[in-house]
Amino acid sequence: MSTKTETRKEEIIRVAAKLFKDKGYSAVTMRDLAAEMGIKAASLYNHITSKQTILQEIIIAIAEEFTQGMNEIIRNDANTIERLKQIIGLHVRIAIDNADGLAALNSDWMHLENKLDYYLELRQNYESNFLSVINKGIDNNEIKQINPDVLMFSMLSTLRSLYLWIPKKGAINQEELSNALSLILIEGINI
Amino acid sequence: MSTKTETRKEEIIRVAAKLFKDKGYSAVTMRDLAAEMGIKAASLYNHITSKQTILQEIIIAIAEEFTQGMNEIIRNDANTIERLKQIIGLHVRIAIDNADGLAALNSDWMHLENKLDYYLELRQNYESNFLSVINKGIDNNEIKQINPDVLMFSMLSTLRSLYLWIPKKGAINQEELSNALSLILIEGINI
DNA sequence: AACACAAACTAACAATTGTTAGTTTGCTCC
DNA sequence: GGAGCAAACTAACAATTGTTAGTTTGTGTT
Repeated sequence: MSTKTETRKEEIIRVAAKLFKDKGYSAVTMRDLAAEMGIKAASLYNHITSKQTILQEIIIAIAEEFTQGMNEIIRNDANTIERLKQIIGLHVRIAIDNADGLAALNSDWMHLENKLDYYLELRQNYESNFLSVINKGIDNNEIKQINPDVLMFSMLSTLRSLYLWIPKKGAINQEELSNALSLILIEGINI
Repeated sequence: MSTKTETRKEEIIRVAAKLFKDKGYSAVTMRDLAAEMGIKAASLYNHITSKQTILQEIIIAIAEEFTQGMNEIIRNDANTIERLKQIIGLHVRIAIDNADGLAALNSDWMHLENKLDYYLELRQNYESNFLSVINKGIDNNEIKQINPDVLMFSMLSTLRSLYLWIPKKGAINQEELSNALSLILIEGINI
């Protein structure tokens, strides 16, 4: 690890993400979170400012990670199949090192309040880039002529569900999972 | 329609499903639900017995619909590709005629309390049948040699997300969507 | 020994939660 | 016009919610 040791605040956020994953943001109380940390609810507020900002910090960090990853993929000059594989790799990587956070992003983004518009903007941008990769691939005859919306929906559905699946498998090989998914998601559309 | 006109209880459950879809079970209050119905919260209890049973009725009905549909597919003697298409059709059909309920099933099943074990049993059964269809297809050389778990996960992820996608499209042709999905989900694994 | 400071604590708050009890309203049928 | 009944209402409850204020504890530094 290159990061220094976890601060108390980071620890709270990490534990919160785990609880959010199991019961959802709304069903987790500050007393639940405190109990899991082994302290009283009021003590949490020495480190964080509100329940709401915990959710924001979890989700926005991941959303920006996706945005940055997609930007790098768009910026490079790989072909379509290669880019689709990079997108799969991006999702697998993030899902493996922050499955709990991803759960919150997928299930509780609608409770973001302040940061909701910003989140939706990032997501819209991400999907728009994804779609342009697919469209370019179709135009260039690199992939089959398939309804681009349905294709993106199908791929994204699988990739967004990764967090549900990864914890079930023991030590997963990131490379291996990436390849297995590429096979299933891409082989069928490859020309 | 073959069913008689909706009872007040059914109307409450339908409206509840819509609210659950938007905010999640825990975030919807009985006062929210009452307001949407144009009445006071206490009045709801003339028709339903608790918030919890509303959730149960929504989810269990759908889960049993899936169970029954899968049983019919298992019982018939179609080949593997045909059966996979039938499974896709089953999901599309249910998603189209009860998108809101499906949202609750997918997002709020963990709040089922009493009925949680029963739900998990139905789901386990469903997935076990799904997997056996895939495994038989591999054994008989009807589909490619792919990791069966990854394949089922990928297909189920897409099918389970249908409810998110269907409302966006205007009047969707059930047949059409079924076929487009079959193309994407099956063409790649067909031999 | 005194200080500084992070991090825990106790006590309390105002608001919101699901739900119950008992009452009123309005329609239908004799 | 009165009986029956579904479906709304008002009022209230005990519990739980996120959060604040002020205080204590413990550890390391001067």
